[in-house]
Amino acid sequence: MKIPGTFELLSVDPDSCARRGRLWTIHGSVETPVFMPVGTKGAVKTMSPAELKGLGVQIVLGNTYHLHIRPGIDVIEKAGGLHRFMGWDGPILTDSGGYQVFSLVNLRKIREDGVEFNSHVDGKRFFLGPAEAIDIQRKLGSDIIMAFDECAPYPCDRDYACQAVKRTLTWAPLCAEQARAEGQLLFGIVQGGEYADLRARCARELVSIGFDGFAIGGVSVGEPEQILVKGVEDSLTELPHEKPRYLMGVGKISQIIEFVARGVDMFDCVMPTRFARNGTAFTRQGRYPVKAGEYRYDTRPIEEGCGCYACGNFSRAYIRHLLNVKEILGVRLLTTHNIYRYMEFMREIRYAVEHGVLSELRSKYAILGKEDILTE
RNA sequence: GGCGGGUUCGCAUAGUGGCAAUUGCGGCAGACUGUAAAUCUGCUCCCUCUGGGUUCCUUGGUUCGAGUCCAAGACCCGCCA
Repeated sequence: MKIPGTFELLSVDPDSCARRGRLWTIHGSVETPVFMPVGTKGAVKTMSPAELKGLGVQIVLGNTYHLHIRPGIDVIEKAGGLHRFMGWDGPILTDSGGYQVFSLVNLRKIREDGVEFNSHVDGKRFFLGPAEAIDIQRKLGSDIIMAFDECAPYPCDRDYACQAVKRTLTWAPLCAEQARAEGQLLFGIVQGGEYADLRARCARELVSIGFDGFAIGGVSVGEPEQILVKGVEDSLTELPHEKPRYLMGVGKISQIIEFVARGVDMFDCVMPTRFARNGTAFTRQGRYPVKAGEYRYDTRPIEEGCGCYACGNFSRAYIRHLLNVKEILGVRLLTTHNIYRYMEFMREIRYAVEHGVLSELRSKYAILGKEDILTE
């Protein structure tokens, strides 16, 4: 067991900026590059912690905004923290609520010192600023705490992006000053929209403040993929090699491998879980809607050759049926498969980086912009 | 045999004489990127589809105009014999 915050760089890919690493937290280490399934309200939807472990999940996300609204931090605190509350003993990363500044546009009002929200549940007004966001995450007992940032929308003019960066940078040191529990890591978040100099300036200032890791935020908010890539690249340039880099909210498998090659260590995204609930399966051959009529009589598994529980025991026809009649098992099985697919993919990536063969793996996957199709 | 009720685009339904015609389900397609999402959007009579053609059990009638009114018939469902 190493000191929380320790980031071991185990190996570097010879043909790219990809790194194979290990990040230590209070609840153990995380092998990177890693994909973190999203468990906004204290659960990765439809999955139990035991099932997540079985799928190879190392670390999950929680959300400050959502957990603050329900059940309320006092409940989780009295339950002994988020880990005990949700029965997950592995690392947890919590988002600060900065994404809700973006997603709940008409339910919030940005101030210079933070954001006033109207709860999407009952409209109740409450304030989230750097101090509040960090304090909530401290009480949650999160292993990796995210700084409170302003995730700006796309499109976003330069002037506005500049202000969002300014606020994010005003809040960042306040987040860093706010008390945390022993061993809790704090990550800063780079904003700046599509503007290279803003990205760079934001990253530089965050680095000078000093954080345990650096996240790239404000991407995958509806922008074209080239802009997403450029925003990430412009941010990465300024980030230190010895600290973990976390690309927030990304994404598609084809995107993940490209960003690993550019030096990103951590990812999270709702895609595998949400798409499963909406009836879409991810496979090596690409994604497809299991709900589609053409699978009515298909006795093959979701993905041939897949080692997950769903593929080992059930057919497309059956899972499609479960989805169509809204049997809970349907979305559970598809979620199982999609998370397994992502975990398997990350294992492949880690192996490739470790053995210096990422470029081979990279060429096997579709180039950016394609739909997660493995060409072989 | 008598009395009453009913028959609308796969199913179920709405429908004051101006209607290609309501809604739900089902079906089909699409969207989904730090989760207001097991959600949302679109299509669902036919065609040579910014237009045209045929529709509301059947036949006939009234009317400028009928899914809607009238008559007869068919079938279905009740209740009474």
